[in-house]
Parts: sequence; structure tokens; C-alpha cells
Amino acid sequence: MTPARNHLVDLLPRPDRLRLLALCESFELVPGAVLCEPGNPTRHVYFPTEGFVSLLGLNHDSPDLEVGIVGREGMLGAAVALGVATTRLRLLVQGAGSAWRIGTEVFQRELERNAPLRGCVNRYLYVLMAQMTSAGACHRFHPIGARMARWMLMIHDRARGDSFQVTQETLAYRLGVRRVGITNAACVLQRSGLIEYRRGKMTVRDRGGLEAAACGCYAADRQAYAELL
Amino acid sequence: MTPARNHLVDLLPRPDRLRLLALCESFELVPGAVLCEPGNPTRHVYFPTEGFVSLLGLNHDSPDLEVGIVGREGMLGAAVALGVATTRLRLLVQGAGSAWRIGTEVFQRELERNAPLRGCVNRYLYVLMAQMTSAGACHRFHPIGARMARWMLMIHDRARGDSFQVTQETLAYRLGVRRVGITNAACVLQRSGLIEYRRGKMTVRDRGGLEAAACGCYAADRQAYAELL
DNA sequence: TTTTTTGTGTACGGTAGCGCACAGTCAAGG
DNA sequence: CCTTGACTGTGCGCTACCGTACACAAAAAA
Repeated sequence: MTPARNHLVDLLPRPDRLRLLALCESFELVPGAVLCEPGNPTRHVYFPTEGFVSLLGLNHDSPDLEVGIVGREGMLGAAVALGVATTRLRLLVQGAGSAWRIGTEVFQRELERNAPLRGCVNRYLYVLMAQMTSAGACHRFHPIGARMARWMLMIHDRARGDSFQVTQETLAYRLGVRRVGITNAACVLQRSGLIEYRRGKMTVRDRGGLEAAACGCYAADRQAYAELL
Repeated sequence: MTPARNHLVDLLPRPDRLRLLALCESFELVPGAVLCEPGNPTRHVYFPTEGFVSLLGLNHDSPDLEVGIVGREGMLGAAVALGVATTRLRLLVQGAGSAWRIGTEVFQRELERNAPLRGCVNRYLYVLMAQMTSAGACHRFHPIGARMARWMLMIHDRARGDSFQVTQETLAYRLGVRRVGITNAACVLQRSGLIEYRRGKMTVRDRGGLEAAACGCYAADRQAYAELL
């Protein structure tokens, strides 16, 4: 079997990578688990190797909104990397899997010492910022269908197969729209044969078609990541 | 007269501050000037001491959108600080003033050496990320009036007096709405005595009232900044 | 002065998404 | 097997905002 890998960690030169991993412990990502609640001190930094985690921006002023998704291509703990002890996001495990995790202080010390790690993390932070930028415009301007397609693709990239567990309810919550809005969009996508779904299980049927249906943000995000990492 | 100051720079211990400033040159911020165009290499990092600059996210897919405003409380060059040579934002000078500027390579070298600077910049980056997060939800959910009030306050904080030059047209462009939408919102704000405007000149009349009219994002941003810097 | 440009107000139909309410349908557990 | 709860589909009126178009007023230029 392939060992559990995280793309970010894999970018490090071998000795640096080994040193980092020696400081990590393995951690299971259980769907529904909350790794971090806004305002609370952050105890660990995570490098997912499988599964994925939603970054949820909470606002008393407005419905919550997913501002990012992190899987094996990234890390959880941007704030820590910037020397901030708390975060404003809720980290909600969404797809089962596992991660390497490391205590915040240990990580910060290692970050000081390990220049390649610093470079890697910094570039990733930048990608994250770029994604948040485009996500802003996306939520503002793009129709639900395109955003849903984008979301499906992002999950598909990070999930193991073509299917994953999601109800329309939770998806609506992520995108900050009514459940009914998702129902409609999903109907359209299904009728076009791009996806298939049934009571909480969604399946990607035609990835190319989905990419065409999604807004440009998806391609833009991919490109940003590819350019920098 | 008070010397030109940048809050971020002011946070540095005296020797570090002096060393940084010795590497900077003074630069005039002329409204309408573009400090950086997406895709082009970034030549300088700027620390505004007066005036303000819009960060514009450009999308082929959707109208452009202002993702941030930077004045004397911050810096321009997040990408550089993260070791990335290009940015995805257009930096458009909007309020006249001046800034310290420093070449990217020089800045990066100094960043390596100057630990307090690194801490400062990192915390600022985090504040910026927090702002972008909340701005996303803001653009998505909040009505034009509240967003306009927020915008006025942000400018007010960074401008010299209570008045500044903005046409409804440019403001509409920043907020990603129709000009007519701004006209309506502005009428309401003016009728309530919160602002006054006339052919490209807007004046804040009742700051408290504006704060009440603005969405929570404004207060949240202020708080994030206050907590960290 | 007159003309042109720039900025602002108003009007009108169109629509995507909202809140709400309710009806059907599958799945699991008693 | 039937009940219960979770999930999905549909309908309806409503609102905020959009695109477009045009009229007016102030300022700047001729």
C-alpha cells in the first residue's frame, strides 16, 4: 500500500522532512470532529494525508460560510505559522482520513530552524490567500450551480474515489445558500449527467463536464497551487 | 509638524526600525497610480505613511472587486513577505499621500535578519487574512447600504479629514455593484444625516451613526487589528 | 457666454435567490 | 412489517439587486 503522504511535506528535502515527521504524531480525522473552534488557542498544526477539512468562517452578522477546504495538498494552522495563537475559523472534519499533527510550540521552533519548511509553508499561505480572494468574488457573483460544481471538484480532488457523503443540507450550509437552491442546482447537474446523488451520497460521473460547469475560480485555484508548489 | 509615520514600522524597536528605514526611500502616492499589476513581478514593498491604496482582485470571470484597503496601518507586499515574486492583485492608489518603499530583494534579506520585523509582518499578514475572510461573507450577505457605510468608515480612518474625493461610479466599482445601487444607498445615508456628498466629494457627518449603519465586519476588522498589532 | 463633460437622480422590467411551508421518498430500527 | 426520522422535491410570494436607458445639474472647457 502507499504510505500516508502529505504533498506539502513531500516537497521538503529528505532530511528536513524526516526531522519534521519525527516531531509529528499520527491523528485520525473523524467526520464531524472539530479540530479548532474560533477564539480557542490552537494546540496543533495538521498535515492531512487523507480526508479533508472545511474551514468555516463564522459571523454573528451573517450565515456561516466555507472559506476553504484543506486536504493532503495543504495544512491546517495558517495562524500558527504566522505566530498567532488563536484562529478565527472553525476547522470541521468533513471527509474521513488521517493527518500528521504537531504541537504548536514544537512546530514554531521547527519553523525557525527549518528553512525549506518555512519556504514551503509561506508559499502555501500565499496560495491560501489567493484562494480566499477568489472565493470572495465567487460567492458574490457566481450562480449557485457553478459554485456547487466547483465545490464538487474540490472534494473530488481530495476524496479517495468518485463518491462521498454529503447531504444537500450541509452543502447548502457550506455555500451559504438555501437547501432548496442546492436541490435545484443538483437537479440540473444530475439531468446533464455530470453527477449522481441519492440520499446523502454524491457521485461524480463526468468530471470534464463538471469542470466546464464550474466557475473559473476552480481553474484559477488549481493554477495558483501548481505555480507555487 | 508630525513626521510621516507608518504604524507597522512604529511597532519595531528603535534600532530595527532605523535599520529598516535606512533601506527605504520616500515615495509619493498619487491617486490613480497603479503600484502593481497582476502577474507582473513586484519591485517594491510599500509602507504608506499617508493616503491609502485599494487592493483590487481581478477576475476574467466576474466583475472586479476590492478585497482590501491599506493605509498607514499596514503594508503593501504580502506576497513578497511570503517569498512570492508576483501578486494577483492590482494595487491602485486612491488617496494622495506618501509611503516608504523598499526593493523586494533588500526587503527579503532584511526580513531574514530582522526578527521583530518578521513578527510584525507576520501578524499583519494574519490580520489581512482575517479581513479577507470577513470581506468574503460581507460581499455575499450584507446589503449595499451597510457595505457602503463600512467602506466610508475604512476610508475615514485612513484619510486626513472628514472629506475625500470619490464618485459614486468608482465606489460602485469597488463594491462590485451598480452605480445606481450606490446612488440609492447614498441617498439614504445622506437623508439620515450620516454623510454628505456632492459631485465626487463625500463627507462624513456622523461617524457614530455610520458605525451603527455599517455591518459588523467593520468592528470585527478593527478588533482583529487591535488584538494583534 | 455657450458647449461639453462629468456626476447624480429616476424609472422600468427582469431574475436569482430568499423564507416559508408542505409533500413525497428512502432507510434503518424496533 | 411498520414506524420514525432523515433526506429530497415542489410551490408561492417576496425582495434586493441587475441591465438599461434617459433626464437633469454642476463644473470645466471653449
